[in-house]
Amino acid sequence: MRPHSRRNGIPRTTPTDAEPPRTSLDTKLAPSQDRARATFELILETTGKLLAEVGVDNLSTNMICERAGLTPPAIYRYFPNKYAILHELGRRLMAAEDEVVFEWLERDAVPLDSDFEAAVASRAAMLANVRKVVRAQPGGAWILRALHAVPMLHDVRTASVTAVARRIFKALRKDHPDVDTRRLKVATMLTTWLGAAANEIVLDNPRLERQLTREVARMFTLYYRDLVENGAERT
Amino acid sequence: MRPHSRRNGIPRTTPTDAEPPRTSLDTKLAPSQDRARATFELILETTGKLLAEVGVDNLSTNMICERAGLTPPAIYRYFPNKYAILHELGRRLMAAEDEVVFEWLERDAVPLDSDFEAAVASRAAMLANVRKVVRAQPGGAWILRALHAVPMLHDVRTASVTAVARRIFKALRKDHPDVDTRRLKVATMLTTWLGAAANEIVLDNPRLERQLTREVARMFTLYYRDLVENGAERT
DNA sequence: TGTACATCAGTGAACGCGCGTTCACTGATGTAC
DNA sequence: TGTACATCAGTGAACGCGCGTTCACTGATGTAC
Repeated sequence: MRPHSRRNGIPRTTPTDAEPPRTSLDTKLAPSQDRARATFELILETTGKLLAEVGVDNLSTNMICERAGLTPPAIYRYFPNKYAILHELGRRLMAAEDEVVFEWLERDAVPLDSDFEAAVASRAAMLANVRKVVRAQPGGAWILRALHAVPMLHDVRTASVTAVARRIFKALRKDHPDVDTRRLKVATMLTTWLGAAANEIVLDNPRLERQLTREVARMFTLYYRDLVENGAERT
Repeated sequence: MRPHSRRNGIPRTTPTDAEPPRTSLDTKLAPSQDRARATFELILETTGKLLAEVGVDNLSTNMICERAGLTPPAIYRYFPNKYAILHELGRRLMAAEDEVVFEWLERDAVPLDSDFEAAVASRAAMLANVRKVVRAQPGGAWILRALHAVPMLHDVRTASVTAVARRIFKALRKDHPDVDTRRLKVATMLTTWLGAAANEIVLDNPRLERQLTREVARMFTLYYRDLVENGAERT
């Protein structure tokens, strides 16, 4: 079943038709009236809540409609299929997470060669802020899990990690120009990925939240400090 | 639909009936004849392969049967439902992973206060061996993803991580008796969890396999070295 | 070594259900004059 | 400021399909004497 851009649907992809019959994940219509925008948001919000209640496996379009007080065609007006809803939810959550890191980089990040404990604390606070964003979104943690679960949505996560890692790379490169480029790139990718993983672990284990966050921040800071101090020599 | 231990099925849980109507994840009959054992294994192997081909969402019992050359009731003779198959696959994979770490602890782990680079290399080799086990299992990486995806299977992963972390804790405690107990426990949990996450990341990005593995091993080793050197002072 | 019988292993065919999705339509909103 | 009309937004009802699961059964294997 390929996406049909019949009627006045905006065709988002050039119709090469050489591609495999992938189900599109893009939204269909941009709602133009206020009522429609409210419906669009209602669908997303309801999906987030239901995700937390029943999990991604048992989530169905019919269920979303019933809960939102809509009928099925209302969903299909804006989303080509149920994965597109998850895609939009994931995209927004990732964007919000990324924004936290970007702000941290610009404002609060403590240089690695200054006070060690201050650098750890700053990083820990940033990680906590990322979690705050996830928790603010209804069903936030379950959206993250859905991104793991659905292969079609892997790219959303990857794109986010790549974008964040690149920004961190640029920031560190500026302060430490003689660190081996390859290693610095790998290092920023690694900590970004593991930072995301760590946050999911913490969300699953809120009892250890403080200690885990502190230790993760310490681990990453130790690692980066070693890299910028000794990373120039190695190839 | 609650599990029915009718006929000669072995009742695995005491029938308190006060519990919520959870679908059981245990296997039903232990196959007693060779033919049956072969069928049991065939179901698991086929499921693993299909997992890699279609993903956990699109996996169905009917599909498994068709691919295995069986009929549906053959599956239901051994597994109460489709999640039980995934549970068994996950259990086995986790056990195999754990075994690699246990062997490493007993044989190859390099003490943290000896040569740093040797300790890093030893840890990197262990991480690579864990991945080897995953890759040896048909659909191995997809089994790991399924453990993320299906909430019912979360415990499988958690149990594995906890068991491994405890063993690492014991080993480190013996060599470094004055490190703060609480911190050491959190640290072992953290690295075990993040180690698992790192391996999944690497499985998703085989091009960076060597560099990522080396950097992860370095990060963990730096972290542990710092902990055993300075961890006694802090509370 | 053969036979009778109990148990184990798997088949053939179907079930009810809820899923994702669509059709033809009505009501709501915005716009031109 | 009112009306006619075009477009936007959402409804009511249903569709075919494949899912997980089960029933009553046949064939295969093991065991006792």
